[in-house]
Amino acid sequence: MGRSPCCSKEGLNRGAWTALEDKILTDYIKQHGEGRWRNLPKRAGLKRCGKSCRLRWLNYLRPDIKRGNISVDEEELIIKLHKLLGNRWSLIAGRLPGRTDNEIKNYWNTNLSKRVNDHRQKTAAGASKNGKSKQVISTGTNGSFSTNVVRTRATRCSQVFINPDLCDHMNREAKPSSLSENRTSSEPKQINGLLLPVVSESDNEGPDPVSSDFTLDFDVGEAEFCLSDLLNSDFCDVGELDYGNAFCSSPLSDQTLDFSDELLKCGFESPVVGSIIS
DNA sequence: AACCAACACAACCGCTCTCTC
DNA sequence: AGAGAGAGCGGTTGTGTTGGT
Repeated sequence: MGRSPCCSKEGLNRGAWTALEDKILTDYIKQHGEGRWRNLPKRAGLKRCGKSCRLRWLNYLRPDIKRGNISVDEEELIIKLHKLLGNRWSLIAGRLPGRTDNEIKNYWNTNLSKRVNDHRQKTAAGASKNGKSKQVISTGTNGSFSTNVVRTRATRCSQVFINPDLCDHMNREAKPSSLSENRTSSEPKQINGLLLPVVSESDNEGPDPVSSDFTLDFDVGEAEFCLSDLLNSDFCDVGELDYGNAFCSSPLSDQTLDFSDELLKCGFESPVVGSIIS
């Protein structure tokens, strides 16, 4: 698949956006909606690359952008999510309403990575003092370190395939209600604090005759679960922020990785993982 | 007041993936 | 099936601001 430049860069403005450009872009998008970024500059009369327009809109001009300092709660959530997801900024941003991936990435790089690293070093020093075995932690660029995180491509997820065996397993895990008992209910099912997508009757009626798998519609909006529930759930206990032991202390790290790998292998995409991915 | 380093954040770049034809 | 367009993502860079000397 060949890669073509997103646009001819000749004669285009670069660098900081002017108020006028912002206004033109905002007005155009209000009138015509988002999308078709490549053609947008020409149609709107902007001397900008379509990519640049998209970025400007998404990171700065969107009306739902929350500006201002990142709160302590948000910061805590970012740390937890980073521990869970790694540098999946868009996924992290998706759980922080009004925040953009760029903003979170910048905030992490300038504030949190340093703080977390300091904390990690302190903890590591303490651990070695106590004669604990050392964990080898790979260090990435800008001093960040890698953890066992869910490495998935962030893609739109409108459907999930669920292996009935796995589903049954999850049902058994669910207490006190189970999915199978309430398939026709319109209420999302909660397992360990996670909201699972609703399975409609039509879904039950028409499983693929060839495959034993079935598909259920998975509307991210409807199946939205509260991340703090996820983070505080037994399923993935990443409540503690001890990055010093991030490699081994969190049950989530290993479990999630194994879980997701397993799921990918058998064609299952977890509602949990799926909704994070989306 | 001038200089410089560190910081913060907007913007850019290259790559990958999905969708459509 | 394959190619190209469109879009999204994460890493990096550029630049304005702030604080220290």
